[in-house]
Order: sequence, then structure tokens, then C-alpha cells
Amino acid sequence: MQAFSSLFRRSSIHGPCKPPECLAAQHLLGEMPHRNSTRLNALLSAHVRDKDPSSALLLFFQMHRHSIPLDGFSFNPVLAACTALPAAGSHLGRQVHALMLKTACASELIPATSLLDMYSKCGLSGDAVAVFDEMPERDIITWNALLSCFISNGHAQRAINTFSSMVKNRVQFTGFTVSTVLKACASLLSHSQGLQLHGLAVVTGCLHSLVTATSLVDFYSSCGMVVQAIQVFTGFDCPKDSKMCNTLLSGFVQNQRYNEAFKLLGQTTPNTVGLTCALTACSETLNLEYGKQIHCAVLRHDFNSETILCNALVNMYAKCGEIHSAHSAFSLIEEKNVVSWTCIIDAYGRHGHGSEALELFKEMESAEGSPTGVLPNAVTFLSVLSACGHSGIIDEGRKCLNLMRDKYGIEPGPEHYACFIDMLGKAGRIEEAWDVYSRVAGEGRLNVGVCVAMLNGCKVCMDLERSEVVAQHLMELGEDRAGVYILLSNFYAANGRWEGAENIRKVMGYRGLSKVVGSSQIAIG
DNA sequence: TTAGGGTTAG
Repeated sequence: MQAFSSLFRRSSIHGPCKPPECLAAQHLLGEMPHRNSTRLNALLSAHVRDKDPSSALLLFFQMHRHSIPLDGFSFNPVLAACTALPAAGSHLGRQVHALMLKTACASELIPATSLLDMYSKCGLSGDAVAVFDEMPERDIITWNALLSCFISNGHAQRAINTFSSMVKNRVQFTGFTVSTVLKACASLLSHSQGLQLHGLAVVTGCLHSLVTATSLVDFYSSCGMVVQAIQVFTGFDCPKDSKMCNTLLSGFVQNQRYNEAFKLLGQTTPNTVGLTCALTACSETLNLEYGKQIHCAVLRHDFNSETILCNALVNMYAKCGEIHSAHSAFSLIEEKNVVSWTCIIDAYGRHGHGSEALELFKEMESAEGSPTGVLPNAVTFLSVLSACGHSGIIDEGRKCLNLMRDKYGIEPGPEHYACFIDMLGKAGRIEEAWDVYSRVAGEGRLNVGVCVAMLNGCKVCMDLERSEVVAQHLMELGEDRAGVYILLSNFYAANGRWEGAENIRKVMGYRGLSKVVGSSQIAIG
């Protein structure tokens, strides 16, 4: 148990252990007159219920030190506590697992299911599957936890395959199962399988469950089938809760049905998720007036400590052109996360203030070591690169690409290279752009974005020879967006290559592509 | 012991 003790101490350095609670727990165990397992297990559960996983872990550790017998009722809450500690949970969880093996609880149904769930939520799906495989008995909750494990760890198809084999093997599933598998169908946009699940939900009566019906609304919205989402929503004849309303609201926003989203928002009690969705609608429609009204609602309902909602507020002001309001909203975010920083960096970048965006990125970097500091991610770097591009600060863009790889260990993706090629091309530095393009192509990582950025660079420099190579790559990628073909065709035409332009139009014809006429929008007054 | 809704990109 020494190893467990040292790991726990190490975890406290990173913050999850709060000293006052730790002292309270130690004190409590020393003074408790009847230190029996049942009372202490109840206390463990209470700590987890009170969202105080550090105290639960410390108490568990003390129980072990005082040789208080541990059983399933001790392991279930302590595993939940591990799950709630992202920094140290998996290390501590492994130590708890070792103790479960020693006490033979690892082969009991409920503790083993908790163990599977702990590994799953700590991102260790391989360990979760190993626990599942070794379980001597399983119930439907174990199966549901396994399905959930696959989905939350990015293996949605495996969840669907597992469900198929459950049906074949006549495993009696529940509404939990249907909701979970619907989530997999939504993430894979697996339309036909989702429809089959809808049928199963009707036949088995699961559709009377609020959660299952909500999952179905989410599935249809994700697949762009808003009419069916509305039908499930309105056909649900029991009282709807805020999650179900927000699911449809989010579906309206995802499918650009903004007026319906605003209307539904007006029919619900204001809550953070609904307002966040509505702010996205304001950002997309540049509706500053509604955005300001939502900001008032945020202040009125005292939601201004909600980071996700405040991030949406920053984004709304930035998209609506109000950079100063975006900055004020950003400054007031109490717990800024990586998205908060990315939003404000992007805001300055898209307004052409590249040096301010870079300053903010440096500020973000310098705050890294502080308790409130956060690390940049791939999207942050894309925003920084984009800001450099909008302001033509090429050398800083190059430094940024190196920094993300060398300091943060994030491998630039095609989207980062596309951004870099774009800025080189716009500056007329076609040779450098071509070097980067050729390297990406050599690594087999070309995508449409990289090709289009290079093609635009060729257009700036009127480099017909290279543009033909890029055009060939685009054809090989099977691009089906008309805009890309129009770009190519116009390029040929600008160079007097009418035959080339004609060929492109023919390709568009037999691929059935036509360009949607572009439009712009301005707000007056 | 398992399940449903929200924020960042080109």
C-alpha cells in the first residue's frame, strides 16, 4: 500500500486534494468511536455525492491503513472518486484495482462494473475491455458500461457491432442500451441503424423514456433530419425536461433553423445550455441585438461564472464585429479554459489585429505555470496561424508551426499546413509554399484544404504549371464541392486556357455539380 | 455499477 500512499501524495501536488478536507478526514477517522466499514463506506459515498473526491480518496486510504475491511461498498465510491480526478484518477484507479484483486472484489459483478467504468472514463478503454473479458458474470449494466466505453473513447462502430452481437445472442437490453447505441449512430451519422433502433425503441416501449426519446431527437438532428426530430419531440406525451428541449434547440442551430431555435428558447426557462446554443445562433446570423439580450439574461440569472456560456458570448461579440465587447467578456471569465483563449485569439486575428493576437497567445503561454494556466491545443495554433495569415506575419507563423511540434508535442495537421501555405501564397512566396506543399504531399497527408490553399497561391503568382499538378491532386481526392471546380475553371480561363476551363465544366456536368450563388450580409444602423 | 443537451477553426 506504500505505492498507493505515494501516488496519493503526488496527486495532491497537482491540486485535486484540498488540505482542509484532508485534515478533516484524518481527524474524523482518528476520533470515530465506531469505525465500522458500513459507516465509513456511507461516508465515502457521501464525499463522492458532495463532489469531494479528494476527501473520499483520503478516507479510503486511511481505512486501508487502519486495516478496516474493504468491500464492494468501499470500492464503488472510491472508483467514482478516481473517475472524478482527471489528473491522477487512472494512477490511483490502478492501485485500487490491485487492492480489489487482493480482496477478491475484482470478480464481483458490481465492483467490477465500476472498475470497467473507471477505466473507461479515464480514457483507458483497453483496460476496461480487459476487465470486461475477465468478469465471471455480467449483467445488462456491464454491457451498457462497455458500450458507453467504446463511444466515449472514439470507437462508436465497435459499440454498434457489440450491440449487434448482443441482439444475436439474445442479451436482454434496456432503454439505457438504446440511448447509448443511438449516441454511436449519431456520431457516425449512421442513418439506417438509427432508424432500426427507433423501431426497436417503439417495439420495446423504450420510447416512453425521456432519455431515450432525447437520444433519438439528438440522433435525428445530427443526421440533418430535423422534421423527424420534431416529430419525436412533439410525440413525446410526458412532461419534457430542459435537456430534451435543449437537444432540439441545439438541433435547430446545427441545422441552421435559427428562427425556430429562438422561438423554442422563448418557450423555455432560461438555462445555461439553452442560452449557449442561442448565442451560437446569434454568431451564425450576426444577430447582435439578440446576442445582447442574451448577455443581459446571463447577467440577470447570475450565469456569468459559467465558462462555456461566456466563451459563446466572446465568440458572439467577435463574430458580430464587436471586438472590444468580446475582450471585455473574455476579461470577465473567472475560469478561462483553452477555448476561452482560443476564441479571443481568433477574434483579434479575424479582425486583422495579428500582433494583438500574438500578444494574447504569449500571455496564455506565460500563464501556463500558474494555477489558472491552460495549455494551447491544435485549434489554438490554428487560430494563431490564421491570425498571422490575416496580418501577413509570416515569420511568426513559421515559428508557431515549430513551437507546436517542438514545445507542445502537437503534430501539425493538414489544416495547419493549409493555413501556412495560404499565408505564403498570399505573400507571393510561391517557392516556399510549394516546398511545404510537396512535403505534405510526400507524406500522403494532402487534403482538399491544402490543395485549395496551394491553388490560390498559384493564382496569385499565375503559376499555371504547378496549378495543374494541384488540380490533378484535387481530382484524385474526389472533391465534390462545386466551388473548387469553379476556382480551377476560372484559373484556366484567366490564363487563356479555354480548353482546360471547358474540361472542368464538363467534369462538373457529369458529376452533377452546380455552384450555389454566394451572398453577403451587412447590418445597417 | 450503466444512458440524454452546450463553447473554439479553415
